[in-house]
Amino acid sequence: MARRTKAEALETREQIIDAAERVFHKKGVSRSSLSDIAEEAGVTRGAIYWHFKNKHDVFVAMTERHRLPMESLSQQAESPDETDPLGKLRELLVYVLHDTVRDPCRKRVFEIIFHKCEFTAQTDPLMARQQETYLDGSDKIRRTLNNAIAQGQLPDTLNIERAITMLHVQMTGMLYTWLLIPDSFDLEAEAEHFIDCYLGSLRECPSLSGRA
Amino acid sequence: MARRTKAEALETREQIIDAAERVFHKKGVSRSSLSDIAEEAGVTRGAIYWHFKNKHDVFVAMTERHRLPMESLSQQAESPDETDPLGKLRELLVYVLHDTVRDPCRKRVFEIIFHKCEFTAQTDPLMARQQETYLDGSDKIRRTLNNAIAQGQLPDTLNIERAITMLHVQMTGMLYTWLLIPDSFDLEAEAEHFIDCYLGSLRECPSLSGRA
DNA sequence: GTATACATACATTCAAAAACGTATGTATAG
DNA sequence: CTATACATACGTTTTTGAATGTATGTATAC
Repeated sequence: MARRTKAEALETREQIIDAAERVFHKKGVSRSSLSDIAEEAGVTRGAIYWHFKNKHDVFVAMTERHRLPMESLSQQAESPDETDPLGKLRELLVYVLHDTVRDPCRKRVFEIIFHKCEFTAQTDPLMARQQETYLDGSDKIRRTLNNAIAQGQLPDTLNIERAITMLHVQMTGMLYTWLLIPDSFDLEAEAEHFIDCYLGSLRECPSLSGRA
Repeated sequence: MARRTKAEALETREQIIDAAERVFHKKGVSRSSLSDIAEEAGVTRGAIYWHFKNKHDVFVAMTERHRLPMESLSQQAESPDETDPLGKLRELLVYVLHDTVRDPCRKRVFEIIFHKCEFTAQTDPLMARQQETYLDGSDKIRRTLNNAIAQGQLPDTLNIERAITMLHVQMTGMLYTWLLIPDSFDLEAEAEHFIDCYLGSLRECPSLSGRA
C-alpha cells in the first residue's frame, strides 16, 4: 500500500495513537517499543516515524488528545454570572470521577499518566506541562470559589489557596489510589460522598475558613 | 581486588542500593542501566549481579529498606490501651509529612515510587506488594479509629471504611502532588492544617458520620 | 600453627537481542 | 510531475545475562 488521501492519513495517525494508548497501558511507556505500537496499529515503524518524531512525541500527542476535552469541561463553573457555582463545581467533579469509572479510554489514559510513565528531571517538558496544567486548574478553581463566596455559598473568611490545594489533593489522591488498587473502594458509589465531604469542610472546617 | 569480609560485603550491598536510589531518582528507573548504578557505586556490574538477580531485584531491595521503618512507626496509635489514639494518629501523620520534607532520603524514595517507576500488569509482584501495603495500612487505621470511637473521640456512627479510604486518599494525594510540584504548596507548613481538616470532618461531616 | 580445600566477592569479557534512527524504495493523490 | 504517505532494509548503539577469571576470606585437617 502507499499514498492515501489526507483524511485516511489522519485516520492512520489516530490509529497509531489508539494503539500506543493500549500498548502503553499494557506494558508501561518505557517498555513499549515503536515496533509494539506499529504492530498493534497494523502499520510499520515507518508510518510512525512519518507522523511522529519519536516515542516521546507519540506519548505527548496521546496526552494532548485528552487535554482539550478536560479543559472545555471545566469552563462551566467559573462563569461570573453562574448563580450556583458550587453546585456546578460539584457536578463537574462528580462527573469526572464517574466518567473515569465508565469510560475505559479515559481510565486508560489516567492510568498511564499516574502509574505507567516516569517523570524525570525538572527540565523535562513533560514536567513543565504538568505544572502548567496544575496552575491552569488552580486558576479555574480560584475563580469558581470566588464566585461562590460572592454568591454567599461560602464564607468570605475561606482560605482560598488552601482550599484549592485541598481539591487538587483530593481528586489526585482518589484517582491515584483507585487506579492503582481498584478494589480498595467503589469510586463510582463513593464519589459523591467524598466531594460532599470536601465541600462541607469548605464551609465548616476552622482550618479552612478561620482567619489567616 | 577480590574477596572481602562479610561485613564489607554487606557494606558494598548497601552502597549499591544507595547508588541505585540516586540514579533512579535522577534518570527514572527504566532509563537507569546497571552500568549507571555500578559506576555511581564505584563497583562493576559484576558486583551487582553477585548481590542481586537483576535491576528489578535492586529496586525491590530499595523499597524494602524503607518498608520496615514505616511499619514500626505506625504501631503506636493502634494499641488498645492508648488513651488518646486520635492524638497519636495525628502526631504520626504530621510526622510522616514533615519528615518527607526534611529527610532527603525518604523524599527521594517516595519520589521514585510515585513518579519515577512504572507499574505494569496485575501479575507484577510490585503491584501485589502495593496492594499488601495498602491493606496493612487499612488494618492499622481501622484499629486506631475503633479505639478512638471506644474512647469517645469519634462518633460511633462513623463510616469507618470510608474514613480509612479518605485518609489514604489524603495522604497519597498530598505526597503525590507535592513531590510532583513542590512549589504548589508548602507541605511542611500546611501539613497540620490538612490533617486537622481531615480529623475534623471525621467528627462533623454528615457524609462520614451519618447513618449507612 | 599452618597447609589445604573450598566458598566468596567481586572484575572482565562476550555473545545476543532489542530498539532506535535513517536511508531508501514505491505507489498514488493532487 | 511531484509531494505525500507510507513500507522496507540497514547500520549502530545500548543493554542484558551469562560465562569466565581471580584473588582472597574462612573453615578444617593434621
